[in-house]
Amino acid sequence: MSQVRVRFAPSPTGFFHIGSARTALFNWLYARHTGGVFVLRIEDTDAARNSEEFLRVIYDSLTWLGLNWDEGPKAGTCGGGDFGPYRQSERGAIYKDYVGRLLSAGRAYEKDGAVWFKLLGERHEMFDEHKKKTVTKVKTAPVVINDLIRGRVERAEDEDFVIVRSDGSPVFHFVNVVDDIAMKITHVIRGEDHLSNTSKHVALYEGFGVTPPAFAHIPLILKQNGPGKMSKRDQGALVEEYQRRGFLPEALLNFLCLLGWNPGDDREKMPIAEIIRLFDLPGVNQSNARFDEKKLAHMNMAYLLEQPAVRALELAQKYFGTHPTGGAALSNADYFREVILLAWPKIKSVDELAAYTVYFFTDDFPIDAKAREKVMAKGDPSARLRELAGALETADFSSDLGLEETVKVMAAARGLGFGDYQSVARLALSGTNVGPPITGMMRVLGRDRVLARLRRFAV
RNA sequence: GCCCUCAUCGUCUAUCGGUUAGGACAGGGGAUUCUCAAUCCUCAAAGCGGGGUUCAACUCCCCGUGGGGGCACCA
Repeated sequence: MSQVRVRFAPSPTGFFHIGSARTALFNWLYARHTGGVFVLRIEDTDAARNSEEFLRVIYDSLTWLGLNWDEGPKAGTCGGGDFGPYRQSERGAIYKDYVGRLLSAGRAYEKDGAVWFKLLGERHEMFDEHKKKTVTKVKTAPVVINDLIRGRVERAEDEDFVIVRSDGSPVFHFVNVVDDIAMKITHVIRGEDHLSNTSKHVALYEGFGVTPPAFAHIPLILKQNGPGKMSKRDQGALVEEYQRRGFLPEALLNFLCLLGWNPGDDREKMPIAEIIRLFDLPGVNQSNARFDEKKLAHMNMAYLLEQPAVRALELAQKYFGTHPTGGAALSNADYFREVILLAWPKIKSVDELAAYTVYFFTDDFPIDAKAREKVMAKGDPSARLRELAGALETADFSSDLGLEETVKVMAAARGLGFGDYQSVARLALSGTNVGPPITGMMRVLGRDRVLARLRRFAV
């Protein structure tokens, strides 16, 4: 069999959303699994709704996710190919040519200034109650689609349809099929929302005398709350949002491929190479999947936890680079490094970093009211802070264990334990009752800052 | 309204006629820990309903019901 050619064909009419990303992913996986070609085609025929900004977002998101395209518009190291141009707005001449073929073969005709595709079969007029108008029904032989995921699907078209509008612009169904023919696409992998349209597409292939490609309709992603499929307006629907929040693309990819596909066993977290090896169309589920941000968050954390220090630092720098408090945070590279290494194992996503580490970068950090109330209520917190400050004056701040020893010895001498100092110290040093280990926090903050904050709080 | 499609824990899913119906996320409990996480152990949690087929059905078929999608001179 000849080489697999698949395509991802987004239209830049809005931000790039999670459902599109998964369609792209499944196409990409199939191409990589089979050693085929992944084509990116931009469906920008609707000039009024398209924008260059949204086009940029598509390139950026695909690149960020690592879904590199072999053929398509050039962006970065991706793109090129012998079947261009890959933007539909630049393929007008090709469409004109294909319309001509249909016209001269008697499979299309003009009416009201538009060009219509002509179905084959017995025709009669009738009033359509739903459309509230008289239409010409055509009794056609049903189209049979042997879908790689859903099996045999049968459906009959029963009305001629427009392929070129009266303003001369070709419609989606037409250009989609023409491009798939011209670009020699072998497998059409797309969302189930196109399943009903497929009979129209197959009729078009038949009109051109071309054998249709294999179809594979993947289930849709449903919004996590409420009815219906996920749309661009839904919470967590935009890929660029995850990019901005510092999610790991490999985590998002791993999560996404599990929405509708699985390796056939219990494994969930898998390197992309393994997913490529195992992925195949018959393994894709038939039922829609609901989006679950909690599971995504968990996946992201699992990936975060295993990042080597250099990558953690790189990601943190990138995040703080665009954050308002980034300047203060990044001003001292060594200190920044220590802070990040301390906080990294505790966060679920990179965008928690700023709030989680404020007190490292300013003395003017917020004090959590509830934590304060709780900590200050018992014992004699001010006395504890003064005792702690006294002990730390001569302590060794270079090691967590050394600091722990110092506090324990001092506490024991008073018949107390580490715990009696821990929470009040944490509040004084960070303003909260949660955070990294207190000894590590003290080591990184350093003696001067620690003593100042303990005494400031000990009033 | 018509057409297409889907159906296992709250959610994502395994099972391709014979299992104590398994795993993961979320939730409960516990262990550990200097807090919170993480980690480990543990508990609770599912075959939509009704008919068939079969020695045997979550699994195959039909009918309901429910969900999703499509029915444009949008893509």
